[in-house]
Amino acid sequence: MSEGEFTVDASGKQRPTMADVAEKAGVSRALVSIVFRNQPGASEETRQRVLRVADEIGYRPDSAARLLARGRSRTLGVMFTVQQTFHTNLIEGIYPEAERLGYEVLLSGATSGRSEEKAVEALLSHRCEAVILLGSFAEPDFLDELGRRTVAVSVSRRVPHAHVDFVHSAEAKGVRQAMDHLVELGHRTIVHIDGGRGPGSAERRRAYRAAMRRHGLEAEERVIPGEHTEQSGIETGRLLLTEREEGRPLPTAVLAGNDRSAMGLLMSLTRAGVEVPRDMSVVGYDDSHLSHLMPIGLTTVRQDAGLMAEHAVRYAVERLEDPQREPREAVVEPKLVVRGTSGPPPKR
Amino acid sequence: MSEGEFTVDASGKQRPTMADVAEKAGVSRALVSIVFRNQPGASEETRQRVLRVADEIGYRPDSAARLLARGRSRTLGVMFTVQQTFHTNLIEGIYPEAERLGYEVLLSGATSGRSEEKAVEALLSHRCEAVILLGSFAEPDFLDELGRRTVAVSVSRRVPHAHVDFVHSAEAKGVRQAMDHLVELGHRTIVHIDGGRGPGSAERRRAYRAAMRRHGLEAEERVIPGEHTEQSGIETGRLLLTEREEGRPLPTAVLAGNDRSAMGLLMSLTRAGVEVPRDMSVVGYDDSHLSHLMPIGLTTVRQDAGLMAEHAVRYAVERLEDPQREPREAVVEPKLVVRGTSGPPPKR
DNA sequence: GCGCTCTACTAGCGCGCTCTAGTGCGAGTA
DNA sequence: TACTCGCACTAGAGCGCGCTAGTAGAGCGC
Repeated sequence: MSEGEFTVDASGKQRPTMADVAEKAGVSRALVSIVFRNQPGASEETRQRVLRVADEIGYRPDSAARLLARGRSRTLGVMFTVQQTFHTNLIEGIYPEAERLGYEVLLSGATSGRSEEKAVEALLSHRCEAVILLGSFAEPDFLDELGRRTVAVSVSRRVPHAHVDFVHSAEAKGVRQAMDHLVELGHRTIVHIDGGRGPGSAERRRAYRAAMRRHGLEAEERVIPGEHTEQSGIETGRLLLTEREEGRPLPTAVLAGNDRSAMGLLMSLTRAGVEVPRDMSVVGYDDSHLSHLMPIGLTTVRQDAGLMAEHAVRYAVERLEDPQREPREAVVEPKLVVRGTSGPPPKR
Repeated sequence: MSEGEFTVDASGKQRPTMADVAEKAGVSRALVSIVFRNQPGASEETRQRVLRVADEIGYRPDSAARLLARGRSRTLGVMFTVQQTFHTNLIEGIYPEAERLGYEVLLSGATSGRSEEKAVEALLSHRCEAVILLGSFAEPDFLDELGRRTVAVSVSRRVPHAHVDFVHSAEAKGVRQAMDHLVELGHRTIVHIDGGRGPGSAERRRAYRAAMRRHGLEAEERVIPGEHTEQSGIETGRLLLTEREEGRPLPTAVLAGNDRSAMGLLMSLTRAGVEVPRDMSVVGYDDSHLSHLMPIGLTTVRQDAGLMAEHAVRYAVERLEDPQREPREAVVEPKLVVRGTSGPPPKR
């Protein structure tokens, strides 16, 4: 490859174009285009030759030019929060489903210094046809406006009346399963650490209260305010231990707002000599990779990230391909995963 | 906004173009372009009017068309492994630095079903001018070829002789600090759980051996093969406990391959009644958010993700802007963070 | 009056691709 | 022979923008 044979880009590297391939293969530019779009209209022989030549000179279709010409980008934008492990599970599911439906995926991360709005802006200027928001914290108005401007799907966060598809898991069912499990084991004093204004935590809190009442345990109902962080679990642990010293017995079971909170709780209890599940049962929520951190495994409620991702992509694509369609809501069934941190309550 | 006023995209939504703005503002398309590129050549009055009109009709520059016309995309591609918490720390640092230098960032994740090669391919076809690979596992040949085709920076993974910039932390120094800390506390039987073929683990292993020898402890040298996962730490814990039952005393300190491994170890030890740091000290590596999971905090070696990200972006940009420039290597100083899991060895 | 410069703006080509509307040609049919 | 038909292929417009080369007009000195 001699200097100047192909277009030279900013870095001084060569970037061959379709015209280069066409010339070298002795065909027209249009034919190369046909081959690369896998469309009928080229003989098998020519097809092979074009592909071979393209590979030789390192040709790679330019998606910017492609989408400009095509009018459609066939690209889904995904806004996620860097740091959230559950989002990465979702992303893992989004890629294959998008590919299956013939769409590309563009990721844009929100960080402490880069707001959700900015991340979404970047996606839109890259001509994403639809935007998938993972666990958005944005204002309802922002979501609604975005949803009217383009096709948008919100995962985990539900905002009534916003013109957006929703995909979330049936928080209430997950909590109910966990609570039934604990009650069946014989627990009565079951405490809930909630998740503040985190996605889904209001629903979980409500479901906890409902379950306690359904089992006739309204007298034992207790919600400890928290967050979806390890720190929150640690603090709750300290609180419960302090109370024990003051004479109030430990609850026999705790339903944490999520796995991170459960892990924090476990750490502080274990260190104080409280053995789980002998002295106390702990149930998490999410089935994140933290669940495997305990040698005995964390009993938790699994949200099927793969399925949620699939729904999100499908909803986006279906709305793109039928603009008349109204936004929908998908509720994915969560599933209790019983591992080692739950067992019968201690005998008194 | 009546139907058909602007171009209509696949979803049936309107997508105004520069021409729409120009017409409505009563100026030429070129002038709108000038305004949006923030270039001299427009009066303040016109500038304001153009911006107002653009905002009104919801105009948003199309980055595909822009980069096609500009010839340069001013975009950095970042390949990362979904699930790796350290990568998300790096991404947080990449965004602001890229913005400061006037570059956009495109993320592409490698997952179990989406290889690094595929992720990089996607970046290149989006015309990224440079590619930043976070903790790549790719073959040296792949890296080298990529580096010759475009500007590439490898973070955390060092491949000698590949035509690529490297940014990594001084593993040896980090390990040495941790080892000196332990030896100063009085430890002699210090075991290392290594990280298999994970990024940096070969260097850490070597540095551990060197430190043991430097302190005259070659007789106590012991490397337990592992991985950079919680599971690996848990298994090591089991191994050590089994050995204790067989009469071999526990080592007084363990240097884990990374934080995840350290956390797994801590969990299995704590559950078996081994108190940290009274009975054994544990030191991690990375200072990931896991370090806060222990109520007492994990003693660990911090890799400065922000600084590493900054270097990676700067190297990429500087090579883009001066193609003559040869790839460089940045070594970032790690720093021991002493928290609660390290202390003097038990008295015998 | 002339040429000159400076500011504010415009005309129009081209980036690399897709896609519609063709052309040329050999085989099949009347 | 004249015609259609289908296949393999091509010409060329246009996607939304950036950018170079240009123009028109105001202001200035001489």
